[in-house]
Amino acid sequence: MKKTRADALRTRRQILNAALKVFGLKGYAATTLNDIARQAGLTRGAIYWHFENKRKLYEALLKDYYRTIEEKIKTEITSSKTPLIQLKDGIFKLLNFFSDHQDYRTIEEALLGSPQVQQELAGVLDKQKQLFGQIYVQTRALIKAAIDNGEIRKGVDPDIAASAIISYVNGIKLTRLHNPLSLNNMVDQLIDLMFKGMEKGIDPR
Amino acid sequence: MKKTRADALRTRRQILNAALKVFGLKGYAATTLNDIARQAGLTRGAIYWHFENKRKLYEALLKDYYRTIEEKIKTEITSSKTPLIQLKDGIFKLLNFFSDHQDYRTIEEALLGSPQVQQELAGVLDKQKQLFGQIYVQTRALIKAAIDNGEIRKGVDPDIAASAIISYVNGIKLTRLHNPLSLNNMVDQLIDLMFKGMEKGIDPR
DNA sequence: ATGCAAACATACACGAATGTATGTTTGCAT
DNA sequence: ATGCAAACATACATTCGTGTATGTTTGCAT
Repeated sequence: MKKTRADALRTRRQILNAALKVFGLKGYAATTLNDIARQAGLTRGAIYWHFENKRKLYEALLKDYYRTIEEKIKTEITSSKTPLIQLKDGIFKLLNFFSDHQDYRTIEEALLGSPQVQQELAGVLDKQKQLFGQIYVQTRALIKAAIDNGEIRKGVDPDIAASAIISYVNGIKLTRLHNPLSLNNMVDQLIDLMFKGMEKGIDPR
Repeated sequence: MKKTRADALRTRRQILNAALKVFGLKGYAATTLNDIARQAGLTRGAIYWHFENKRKLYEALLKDYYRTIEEKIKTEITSSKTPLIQLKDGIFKLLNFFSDHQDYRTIEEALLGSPQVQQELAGVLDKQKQLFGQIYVQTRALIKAAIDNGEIRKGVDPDIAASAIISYVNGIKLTRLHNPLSLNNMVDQLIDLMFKGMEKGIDPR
């Protein structure tokens, strides 16, 4: 039952996809390697050949996730529009990414949700904090640029605004995790509403 | 080793408190009844006498939580201030409640985080949706009242604003769950920033 | 052709957690 | 006083998941 190298990589993918699906349904702690194996149409033997254990398998999933997200963010940011447009676009792309790729729900839940799970996965925590910090820095930089650019009024504190935006986006993600359809056509209006508190050219009366 | 009725109720409390603490540290799936028993200075026998099993114990915790929150909300809302003040006050009280009562972190995580865990606890899901719906309705009503009152400008859609506020508050909760100290002195400014997008009397320029 | 190792499947050993059965103490009604 | 049941602790059986050891097939280098 030896397969070619390409075949092996394909079954590795199968395992990762199956893990993504099952983790999404039952959560990290509740899913057994047997669940994943059955979902993948394999046995636990295959899993243990490709990964050390359940934790390493999960970490591999996270690695994938981080790479994808980081690429997303970088390509979105390097656009040539104005800072405020860049920021808004980035948020939209990010939010749409999660509604499109339902499979990544699992990971998002794990990252948004319980910090306890990540205690077990301490190794990945650094990477996560690093990514979060990176997002924070980029967001604040864009806000500063937008202030200098005159798109956001001078009185806005970049730190507070960045924290607000990140919390807000995570809150929206969370709402959609619990009820994927709830905010479907609202997202752009939700973002606009938040930015109305910061933008310059708008007279709220 | 029979105790008086009052004593029994006290040990029941001990168990609930211990469960709250341990669930908060390790998460629902990862905590064993032995952990809880040890934390309470008892044995699993005591737990099984007071509760059917782990799930029912957790549900009892949720019941407690819901009662507490519902009371909080009701007493905060029936204040006599203006609608917008009521809304802001309610949000502050809610956010402060969670930073004060660290023990309820667990429950909050379970409710905010992974929907998967609640599949196992299907019975409580209804109660949760009901509570969430209730919060949504009350929020929207207060926004409408604030519009009629002239505190929020006419152009704001109450549905969108309510969704925005709830997502925002949940996002802030989430951020503080992951890093309890991060937004410590910002919260009021965060809320203000959001409301600046809605309020009437403010000239953003 | 053939021998080795990759790529799994199967089998087994072990611990951990659950649920239940049973034992033990003691408050309280009679 | 005494018998019953509340309020637990202790002991045991059973299940379940993990990790590992072993078996099996087969692509590929020689």
